[in-house]
Order: sequence, then C-alpha cells, then structure tokens
Amino acid sequence: MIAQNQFATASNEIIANSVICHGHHVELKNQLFEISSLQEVRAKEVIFWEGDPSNYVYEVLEGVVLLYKLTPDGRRQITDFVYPGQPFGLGARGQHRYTAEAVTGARLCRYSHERLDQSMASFPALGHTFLEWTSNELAAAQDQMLLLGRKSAMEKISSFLLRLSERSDERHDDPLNLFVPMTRNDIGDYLGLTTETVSRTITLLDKMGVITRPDQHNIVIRDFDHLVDLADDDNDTW
Amino acid sequence: MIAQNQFATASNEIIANSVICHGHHVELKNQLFEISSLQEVRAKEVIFWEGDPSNYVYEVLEGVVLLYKLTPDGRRQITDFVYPGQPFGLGARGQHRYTAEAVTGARLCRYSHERLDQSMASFPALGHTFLEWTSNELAAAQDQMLLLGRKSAMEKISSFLLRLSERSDERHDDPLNLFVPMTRNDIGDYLGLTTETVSRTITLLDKMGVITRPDQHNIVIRDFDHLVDLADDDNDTW
DNA sequence: CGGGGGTTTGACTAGTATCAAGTGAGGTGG
DNA sequence: CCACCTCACTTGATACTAGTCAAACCCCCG
Repeated sequence: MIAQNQFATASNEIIANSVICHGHHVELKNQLFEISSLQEVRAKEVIFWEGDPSNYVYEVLEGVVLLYKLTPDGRRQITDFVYPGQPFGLGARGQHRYTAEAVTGARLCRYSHERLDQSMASFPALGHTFLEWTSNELAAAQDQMLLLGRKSAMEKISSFLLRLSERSDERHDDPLNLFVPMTRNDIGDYLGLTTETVSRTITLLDKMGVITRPDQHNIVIRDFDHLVDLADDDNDTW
Repeated sequence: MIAQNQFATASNEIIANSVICHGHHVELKNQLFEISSLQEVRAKEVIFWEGDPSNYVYEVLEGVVLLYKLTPDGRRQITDFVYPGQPFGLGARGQHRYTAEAVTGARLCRYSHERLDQSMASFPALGHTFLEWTSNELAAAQDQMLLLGRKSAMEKISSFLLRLSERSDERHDDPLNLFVPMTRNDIGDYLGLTTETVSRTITLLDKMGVITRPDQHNIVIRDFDHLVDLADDDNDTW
C-alpha cells in the first residue's frame, strides 16, 4: 500500500530540499515546511483531473508526471512532462485546467493553496518565486506552440530528444544515454503525432545512425550534431 | 510623425485607466502612473524583436498586437493576439522570448522593468496582479497547444472565430458581427495552417451558411450553435 | 507456457501543403 | 478622375506527409 499524506521523519529531509523551500529565509522555509505534505503515487495514477477543485500546489520530488487536456471526443494533448524539482498545478484559481498523471511511480510534495496565500502575504519573495516559475512555464509553452504548429515529424522527434538530453544532468558524453520513461503513445500525444509516426521516425533515426535503442525506454545519441540539425531544419540530406 | 515617449496631458486619462493601474490603491496608482509612458505604433511596425534586451512591460490601450517566434528557416508561429486591456512582454528576464508587432495602428502603455521591480517590492499586490496575468496566459497557451496538436483545419478555424466572438464585448446578437483585423496569413501562422487552407475553410463555412463575409475584415456568424459543434467535433454531417 | 500491453511494420487513405494562376480592392500617380 | 499597380485573397490541380487500419512482433509477467 502506498502511504498518502504522511509526515514520516524520513520524508522531512526530502521536503526540506524541495525547490519551493530553497533560496528562502530560514523563517519562510520553516513555514513552508509546516504546510507541506508528502504524496506517493504509482505509475499511471491520476493525481487530479481537469475540472477538480484545486486545493494544492505540487512539486515533483522523484519520478515523472505528465499534464494533459482532452477534446470532447477524447483526443489528448500532453502539455508538459514534469521532472523532479519542477512544480505543477500552480495557476489554477478554483479548478484545475488540466489532468495530472504519474508516468512512473513518483513522490510529490503538496502545499495547501489557501495557506500558501497566507505565506505569500507575509513573504513577498515567495510570490516572486511563483511568478518566475510561471513565466518559465509560459516560455516553454510558447516554444511548444512553435513545435506543434510549424515543425515536421522528424523535427518534432529530434527536438524532443534534445530536450530530454538537456534534462539528463549527466555530462555530455558522446554517445549520450537517455532514459525515456514515457510510452510512444505519450510522446505522440505530446508532439501532436500518432504512435505509429513516433515509432517510424525513431526507427528512421536509428537506421540513419543518429541514435541506437538498447531497449524501449533507453535511447543513445550517437551523432549529437546531426540531431541538432534535424531538430530545426527538415531539408537535411538524409 | 508618430510621437513616442510622450507625456501629453490628453494621454494621462488613458494611462490612468489602464488595467495595470486598475484595482490598486491610489498611492500605487500614482506610482505606476509616474513610471509609465505612452507609445504609438503604426500597423505592421515591430515593437521589439525576439532577443532584444527587455526593458519594458507593455499594455495595449488601443489596437491589436501580435506575438510570434520564428524557426531558423523562417517559418512563423504566432503565439498570441493581444487586445486592449492585456499586457505583453512580461516574463522576459533579460531578453524577449518573442517578437511583438502591431497588427493595426496601436497605442501602448510602457512600464520600465527596473522601476516596476521597485514598485513590486513596496506593493506586493502588484506581484499578485502579474502572477495572475501570467497564469492566465499560460492557461491560454495550453488551450492553444491542444488546438495546434490535435485539431483539424475546420476545428481550428471554428475555434478561432468563437474566441474572437468572446472578445467582442457587443451583446450576443444572432447574427453577430466580428471584426477580424489580421490577415489570412496571420491567422494561418496562429493556427498552424497555410494561407490557402485558411481561405478555403472560411469559404466552406460561408457555403455551409454558418457565416457570411461582408468584406475581408468582417465575418458575420449566422449559425452560432453549428459553429460551436464544428469547433470541437470534426465528424459533423457536412 | 500463455496472455497482454506496448511497439513495430506494412498497405493504403486522407487531409493539408505546395505550386500556380486568377480575382478583387485600395492606394498612388498621371 | 481614372488607370495602374500592388497586395491580399481565392480557387484549382497536384504532391506528399502523416493518419488510419491491420497484423505481427517482442518482452515482461503471471
């Protein structure tokens, strides 16, 4: 059984190291710590649905979470993959604007919206932090709009792999190994493609010698520079 | 000649009525007013380029502004059309992440970033305002991602017209007249379509009896309910 | 060893882009 | 005041990318 809402002593260290707490006064840190709680979720478990009342702001401590919206007839658009150290569920006044679901098993840190507002009142620096985060999210969303509206399948997949490589804080060895926790279907719903097109494009990159695939959830970048070219320019010579 | 940076007495009233000033204490209002300046731009004039150092936050007072990003080979994605009462150029720490260009002639209100930070320090309420705006922008961006990644040309155009109709604060008469200041090309670059597809789809809506087109920049919605259906469900009976 | 979910591959289709030509309206200069 | 020029838009024919439908594969797990 997975414990929810627990305040186990072992968890304190993790929460204390969360990004929301980081970089603030000791006084504020303590206050934030007090209104935080740990939540653990299994792979594919829904954390909240679009339309649910929004009571918490979340931060990923371990694992990966995906955020998505649906059309009335069930087509899905994933708007973001959230990695450790990143928050989600922020801008929602009243109710959530998207569904949040765990890709892998994950540990989350929750902060009560209501009590966060109180903290913000006494510590304006906290508001700054949130504003900066939301701004970064917005900038990322605008990049994604450019990708969705104007890039080919090959450019989309290449851009996606490059973004994954930026997140892997391992040194940029060449070849570079990427862990890809999400399914081909998830990748498709993120890039505006079908599962089949994602699969075909990845296969093509393999045949071109740009990547290799040790297994489903790992991709090795063998020719980084070529991948960079493919990410922004469809008319390469392949 | 267009006056820039002017502090004409006639403009004071306009700036004082801007959204940034609205809803705040008199004291803060005065402070904001002091650091604001009016800027007028002609149609198609660039206000700032992606990569430019970001010195100001802007608010549209009159007219329409569009924001866009480019791929290295020149494909364009418009991320937003900004209408009176809406800000832009906000989240940019250091340099702008997109280009801003006037669709029509426009009047803008500028606030110095630097001095805005000072004001935020003494008036936390201002930070709240900015956070709320940025959150709204983010929510809109996520809706747009769903549109770009998962909707057909007909759904995109229909959704676009419906959004325009929400902005027109005229009462919802049926038929409802929409003023469309941007070109077909702009609409295409916003929806991830070509000029030709935009034109064809609008023509089709006309032939279906859903809209009429008095002229290039005006569209009349004749069958609002049908348009709503078309916006989310491609499999209608046309 | 058998079942199921995710992935890959293949054949075919459809929707939108591309290329090209023609139309219409507003602005400018003669 | 009218002719012309330009730019945006429309329309048509064709190409091509990615989607759809279908089947086979693979691996993990029971």
